[in-house]
Amino acid sequence: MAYRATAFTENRKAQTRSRLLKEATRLVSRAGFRGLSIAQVASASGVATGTVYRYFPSKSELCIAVFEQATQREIDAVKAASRLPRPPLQQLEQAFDCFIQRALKNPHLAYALIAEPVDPGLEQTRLVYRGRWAETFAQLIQQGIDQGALAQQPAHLVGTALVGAMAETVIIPLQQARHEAGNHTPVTQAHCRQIIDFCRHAVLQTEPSS
Amino acid sequence: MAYRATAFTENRKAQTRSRLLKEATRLVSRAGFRGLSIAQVASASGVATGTVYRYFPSKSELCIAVFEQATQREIDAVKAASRLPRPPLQQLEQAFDCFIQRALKNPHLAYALIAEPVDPGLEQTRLVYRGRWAETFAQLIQQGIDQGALAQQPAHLVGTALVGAMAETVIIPLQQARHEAGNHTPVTQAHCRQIIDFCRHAVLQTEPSS
DNA sequence: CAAAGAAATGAATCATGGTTCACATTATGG
DNA sequence: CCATAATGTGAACCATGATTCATTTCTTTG
Repeated sequence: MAYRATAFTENRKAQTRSRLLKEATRLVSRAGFRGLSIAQVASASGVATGTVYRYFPSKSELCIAVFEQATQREIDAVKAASRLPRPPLQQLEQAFDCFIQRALKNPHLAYALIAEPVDPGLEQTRLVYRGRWAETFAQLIQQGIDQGALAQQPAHLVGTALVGAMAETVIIPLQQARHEAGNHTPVTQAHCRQIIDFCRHAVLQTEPSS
Repeated sequence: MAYRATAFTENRKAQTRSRLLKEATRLVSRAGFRGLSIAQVASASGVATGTVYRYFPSKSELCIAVFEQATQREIDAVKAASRLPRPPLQQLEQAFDCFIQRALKNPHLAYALIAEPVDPGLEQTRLVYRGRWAETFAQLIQQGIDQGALAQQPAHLVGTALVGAMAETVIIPLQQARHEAGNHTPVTQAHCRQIIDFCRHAVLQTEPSS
């Protein structure tokens, strides 16, 4: 018996892996998945290109890892923001607001996670997480229904629709801004207010669905 | 003066161009923009690859032309469907329904036009047309407001949100189905009904926005 | 320290598919 | 029919960037 990875080595490997992931995420936040090259990740992390392949079997897998980590972080943040002890409708608004505000904080990452064209492997993963986003909002809606604060409605579908609505109204304008001059945010707080109003009205449907 | 294009030649050129466009659109309807190669377009149209470049300066431009033609066709159809002399709310519902039904008829094309990852040049064009989609619905909403059938609301933003909501609830499930077994449509008419209900409720907001 | 197993290296390789271009073919007008 | 100009051809070219792998360096243990 001449070699067996020791705790120190295992730890170092874990550190390298998370450094790769962190630098890759940083690159994606700057230039999207499109701007992610193995060579860049390697040099930003202080390793050789070949080394990246010791930790991720392919670029696609690396992208997926970046995506999953970053998206899960967003979902967790939104869930945490809506967990405060409030009436269901206010919890929902907290969730909308958190989603939007975080997207504004890191618009490039938001675009990359939700809308940027990506390779098919990642697109499939994104599909899974779109479902999780919808489910996140659907749970809050369902609670509202159960507690009588919201009218009966198909919670999952409405959650899905709201995710789409927020993506379209928040992410797209941010993306447009990137192509135009200046770095000003075209999504003002007033705009955010309107988006949240839209979402509130959408779940506050009063008329029965005939 | 030894040569000047005659009407006959001009006509033949126009025919070739539209054949290229048509075959390219057919390929996109089958396999998305990802499945569009110059070589395939050429052979499907009965010309050599180089010939394609006599009509379109690059693949990107060809994709853009396909996209613009197909999307404009969709927008025109939705506008036509909503032009019937009806109360504003019913006109809107006609528009929603037309959008959804046409997407179901040609799910691959719908996905390609609205959600498929595409190259940056096309993505930019898509951004422009997303605005046109939003504007299409916004006009109907504004009419409803002007006629007192709908509450005061930011028509353009609501139009944008509805486009996002429909895209997310219709296109995404269709796309998921592609990855799974079977070719059955996971979007039933009942599902469509719910989507339209959601959209109606969203514009029928009764509560003033505080 | 020596042996042996892991891990790191990074230049060379490879795959893909858009794009070019020298040449062939066809259309026009005298 | 000839000269001229435009269009068609498709095999060769090229750019990009992921991936590989022979070699080197580092870790572990006896």
